[in-house]
Amino acid sequence: MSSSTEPRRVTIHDVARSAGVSRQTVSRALNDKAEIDGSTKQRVLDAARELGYRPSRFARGLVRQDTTTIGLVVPDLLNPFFTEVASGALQAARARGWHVVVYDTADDVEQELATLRVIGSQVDAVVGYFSRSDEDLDRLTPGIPVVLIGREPRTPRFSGIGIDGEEGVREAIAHLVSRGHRRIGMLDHDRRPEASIRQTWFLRAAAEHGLAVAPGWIVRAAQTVDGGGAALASLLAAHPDVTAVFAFNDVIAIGALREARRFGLRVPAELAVIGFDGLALGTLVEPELSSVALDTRSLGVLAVEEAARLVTGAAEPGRLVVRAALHLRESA
Amino acid sequence: MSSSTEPRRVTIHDVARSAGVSRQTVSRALNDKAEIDGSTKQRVLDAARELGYRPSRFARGLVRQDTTTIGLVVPDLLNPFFTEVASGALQAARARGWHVVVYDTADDVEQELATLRVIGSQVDAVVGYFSRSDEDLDRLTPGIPVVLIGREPRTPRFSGIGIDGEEGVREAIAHLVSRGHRRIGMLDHDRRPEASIRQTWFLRAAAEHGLAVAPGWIVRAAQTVDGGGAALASLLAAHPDVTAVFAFNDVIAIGALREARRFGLRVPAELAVIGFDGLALGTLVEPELSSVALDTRSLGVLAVEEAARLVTGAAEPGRLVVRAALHLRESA
DNA sequence: GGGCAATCCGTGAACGTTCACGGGAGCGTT
DNA sequence: AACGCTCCCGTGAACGTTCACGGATTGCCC
Repeated sequence: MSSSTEPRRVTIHDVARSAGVSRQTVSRALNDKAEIDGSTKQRVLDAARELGYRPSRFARGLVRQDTTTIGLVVPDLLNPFFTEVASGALQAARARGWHVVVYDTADDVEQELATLRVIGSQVDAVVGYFSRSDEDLDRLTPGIPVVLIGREPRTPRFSGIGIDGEEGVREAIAHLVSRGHRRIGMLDHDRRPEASIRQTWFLRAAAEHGLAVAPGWIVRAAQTVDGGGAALASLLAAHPDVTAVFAFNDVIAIGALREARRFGLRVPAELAVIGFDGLALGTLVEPELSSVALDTRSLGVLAVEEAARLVTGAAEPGRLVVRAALHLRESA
Repeated sequence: MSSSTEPRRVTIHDVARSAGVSRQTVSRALNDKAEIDGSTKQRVLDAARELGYRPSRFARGLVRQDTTTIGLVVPDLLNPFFTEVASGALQAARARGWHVVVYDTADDVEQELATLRVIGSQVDAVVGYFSRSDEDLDRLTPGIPVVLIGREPRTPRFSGIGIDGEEGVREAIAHLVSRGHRRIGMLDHDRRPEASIRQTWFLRAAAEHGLAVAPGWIVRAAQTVDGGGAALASLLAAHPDVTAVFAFNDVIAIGALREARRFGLRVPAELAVIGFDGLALGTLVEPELSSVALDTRSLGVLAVEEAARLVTGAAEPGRLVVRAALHLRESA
């Protein structure tokens, strides 16, 4: 009676012994290679199945270095924006035969840290959204290509896929002004202490039209539908004379839409709403959401392609940009 | 001048030589282990950074067999249902320290096939949605644990996370009947030739109330918002006297909602709509969607936990069930 | 029957890392 | 002075697979 120790993995050697052949022959049978007789091949296959043999992806990967895997880090997969980006990334990866490991950090700094710690030894490149500083990122991902999405990398160490929405925001404000709006508020995000670049664009566009934007007209919102609703509520409570709002993104804007409805405000008649991102979700709500839209999926596609460029070492860390443009629907 | 051949990977040996120590010392420095002097550690770390050294995950994985990775296969990540399932799966995997590589097969048989072909040599277990028969699956995933979500495995070879919505559908029909509806249609899916189990539940519940369901009242819909809209349109065109519809899922139901609005039908006054799944998305539309709801995220969680059971070899292939119950909102 | 392909199969080495073990240097104690 | 302990560090082996090469067998032709 053998000691009941750890059940030791069944290896290619076991299969070889069981089938009465050598390792190499087993390898040939399993990988559909030539130089093997049909009957022995079948015998090997049977033996493998019999023993429940599964090749070790590590040993295989060690000797033939073909499979590449990238890590995709998102703060919240339930947020449809990140879903669309992820979808694009998956598509681009599939086109290259790459594998994508997805990490949802649940918008939590600790989990992001834990992910970064472990990701370095698991993937060939990292793509996604991070809240930590470039310095921290550099320290946590030693030597690994990193592509930041939607954020300006300040270090040449990283690549980035940028979003140029300045012109789109300008269009949005111009449209609101043309409809007679003079008091336009904004629902910015509340992730980081400083104002978003989109707020800068907003203020700049407003200034171009000679619009004053009172500080109280800009409120912070959590990046959820509920967060957007709450933000609009607090904005309207303090400044009921605001007639239009521009939101940091569509999720927040949709929350505002819902809150306006509960408030009894008619959109766009009594309150105009414009979002950012151009999510597919925006066409499902009532009224359909106007938005400074960008091709979210291509954001993911470009990120993966940039990662490919870095992994093959072909090019300098680059920087690509996705442009956003106003898509007018019903909400403004 | 050296020949410009393949730039050969920089290995732990190179770092060792460069720092004037042995492999083992390098390993100690990189993995924060004891038995190493502070100054040499720093010297090694510097050398590693200097050379751009990155440890091979394959070599590392080969010797210490700790990291486990599972594959998650979904037909369409943009479909919010699968997003919610994926989110749950990611959360459960994180809790175990597992990695999840996600494959979006784009609802395409060929891509699903390609995925299955390659997935076997990449992961320790597979979880998700598949359209192929159990026999095909068995052949394509030799020896690997597989957990089917939302589908009955017919073979003990697989585990499955099932959905029990019979009681929930019964509640839904009972509610519609109590509101006076007698002509209730259904928008089923069109993925597979045979009728869905949800349709069976629907017909059974209708029969219990003595309701006749004309064959023409059941139409197939693609699993998209547009598909749901188109299906409702064709249903109403042929049978304008239908006063309520039950949809295979929320995505289809939301399409129906939008189509009804475009049709000028008031919901629920002139047409009642009930979906299935209970997606968060249902609370964003107007009117909010009533649905036979289930905990979609726990669907993913349970699938991963079941996979864990199989990987550790602790238990028989099991079968867990998630119950669905009617969540009444505004659309019915 | 010798030569020569063609076909099939096995043996060492390599991939890059960690584990188990052993050993030397330095310092204090008896 | 011998011993023992602590602190560092290095050497062989192992993980499980594929690659490059060489060898054995068979069949065919002249």
